Amino acid sequence: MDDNFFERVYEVARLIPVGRVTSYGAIAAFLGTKGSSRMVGYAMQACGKALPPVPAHRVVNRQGLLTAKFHFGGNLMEELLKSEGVEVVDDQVQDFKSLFWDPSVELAL
DNA sequence: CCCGTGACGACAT
DNA sequence: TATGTCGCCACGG
Repeated sequence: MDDNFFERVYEVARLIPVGRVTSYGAIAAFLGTKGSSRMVGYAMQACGKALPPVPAHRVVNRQGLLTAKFHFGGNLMEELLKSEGVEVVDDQVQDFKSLFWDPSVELAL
């Protein structure tokens, strides 16, 4: 549970503002493991046991496609994003480019 | 300790 | 532009 890697991913994910979305690669890059975008998603899979819960629904792939909706189950992820003001059509975030929240930039470390 | 898997991404064709 | 393939690293068995 003390896995710093997962914890780090959760920490960044929780920093995602409401109505915004980010990509696995962006988080991975922020963590310094740019090539490990998969690990971010992998960590997200385990985010269900993380406290406080991680808004994994705000994390999408580089295309803004809701790849994780398959894991959420049905259109739950899409509904969650819409509930936060994010326009989603065909499992794809609209104006993703504008809603994109890059930790490396927003956190401007 | 070795192998397979995976919510991705970039590059090559 | 679309499709295919490789790489990447952590975790489970």
